[in-house]
Amino acid sequence: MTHANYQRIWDTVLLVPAGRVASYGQIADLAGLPGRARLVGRALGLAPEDLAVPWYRILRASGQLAFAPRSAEAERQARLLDEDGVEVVRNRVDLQRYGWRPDLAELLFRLKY
DNA sequence: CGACTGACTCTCT
DNA sequence: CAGAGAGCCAGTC
Repeated sequence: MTHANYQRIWDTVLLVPAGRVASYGQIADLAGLPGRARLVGRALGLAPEDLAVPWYRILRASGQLAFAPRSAEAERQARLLDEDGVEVVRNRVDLQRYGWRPDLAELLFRLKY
């Protein structure tokens, strides 16, 4: 069911720690939905406010923000990342430096599929 | 059911 | 490193 997939995506994004970022595809993989990066983007847009899903910590695989440079959304995302201590330069984040590399044991512990 | 549209990604130039 | 093309897949009309 699609809603169940959204829930898994939200749960997975909730695992991304402040100060780190992950790609749509990476989240899809971790959520058990390989190849559905686009679904992650949709799920983030529909995420209930009260879940407090850190949507802004998710970017494209290239490190680029998914929103157009200088758009209101991109500016907002950049500000939130900045508050996390993540540097955004020219609408892009250095994945080598801020990319999230989750520990397998931690994932298995927090994610109960 | 077919066509179109993305908060995507990979490959090739 | 930017851009084009193709593959991808759920939603919408």
